[in-house]
Amino acid sequence: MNKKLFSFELLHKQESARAGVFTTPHGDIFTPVFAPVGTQATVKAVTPEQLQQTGASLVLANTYHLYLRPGADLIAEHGGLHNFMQWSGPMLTDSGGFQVFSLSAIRKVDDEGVTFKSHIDGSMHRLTPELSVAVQEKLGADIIMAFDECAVPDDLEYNRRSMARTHAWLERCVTARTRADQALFGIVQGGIFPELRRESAQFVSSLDLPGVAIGGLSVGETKEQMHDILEVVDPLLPQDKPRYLMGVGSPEDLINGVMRGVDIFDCVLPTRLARHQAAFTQTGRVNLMNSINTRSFAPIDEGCQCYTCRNFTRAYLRHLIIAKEMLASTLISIHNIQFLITLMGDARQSILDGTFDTFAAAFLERYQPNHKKEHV
RNA sequence: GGACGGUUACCCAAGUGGCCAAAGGGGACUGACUGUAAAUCAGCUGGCGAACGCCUUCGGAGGUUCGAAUCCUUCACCGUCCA
Repeated sequence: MNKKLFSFELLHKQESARAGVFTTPHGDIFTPVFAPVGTQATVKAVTPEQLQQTGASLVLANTYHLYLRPGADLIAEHGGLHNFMQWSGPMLTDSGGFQVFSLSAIRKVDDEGVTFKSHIDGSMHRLTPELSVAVQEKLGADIIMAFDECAVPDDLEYNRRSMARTHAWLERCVTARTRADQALFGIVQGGIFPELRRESAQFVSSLDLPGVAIGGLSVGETKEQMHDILEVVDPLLPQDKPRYLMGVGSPEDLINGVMRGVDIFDCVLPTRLARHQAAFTQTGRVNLMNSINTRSFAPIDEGCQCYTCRNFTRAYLRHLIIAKEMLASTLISIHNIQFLITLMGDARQSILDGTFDTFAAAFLERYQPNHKKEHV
């Protein structure tokens, strides 16, 4: 590990909440941070320029999808992922581990690796820790993830075996890697079981990697279980390394995560919800296609500084939705991404100011996850 | 003037005696979405009701029948053809 290329500085802590800066070859990541997901080398519906304007720093892409199409060699020939998709900021590639979980109907896991049936053309493929690392080295993101198994969270025996396998795979990933300009993050697993999570957190921490991820959450367990696991893991993870909670999430989950020591989040939620006509506001989520917005000449969220809210009304967005115009997806994606990025930026500032507890309490108080009330 | 064919819910469109408050589309409306097989999926769409159910509907009016969107008569309108 080249310490000059990657470094994490913890600037301030308020109880478990942390404000820091993670330095990568493609720029600094100010934490806590939300990272938009661009699985197929694109954050759906937005251009890199638009993405940059939301304040995004770190962006994700997925090894499994890009390995299948267009192939890692092509992207390597193209000068790597940054050049390919024209994102000049920090990037992270997921290892394909999540697909081991989400494509459960068409895969088989063993200790060596995973055999997949491609969702694109039905062809068979085998992914191993070594291949995942090799592919991620060709893709060339700043942060690469260990190849793990994200198990169904509530089966103790399965999680015990799966966790052991994930640990073994992590050691193989460490051995397999060859590039010094990429930071490999290990992943803590263990389902909803505190004793497994403790063991996993200690094992992953012991390898002295540049960052640690917490996987296997927000996959069906309750919010309380997720919070409990974060609290179990928090004191066991190194203070001087960034912690990345994979696949999370909603605005309230982000705040609850920061409160429990998480620095980095990623999630498809803002962009998926946007394509499905839902938007975040300070008081909860709204479905913009609802008829109540027909004559709403207000922005999605009063006070939001995003491009969409500065320029367009709910009435216009609803019109685009009803008319099935693709600009709706773009504009709402811009808003939702900027909402989460701003939320994390505000949380960061409050940690630096020492006011995170009141900031978090106020947000959780006003933000209703499944709100039913009207918004004008 | 005559001969056929047609008129079904917001729209299109099945349905030719009871299993029809009425298939299927579309549209409208509502909900879900957390390391993206997702510009997707689900529900709902005569009224009242939580539900059993009750009430009102298949161009209008009248009739046959235990029972009619469905059969008969007539009127209106639309289409095609013949004068």
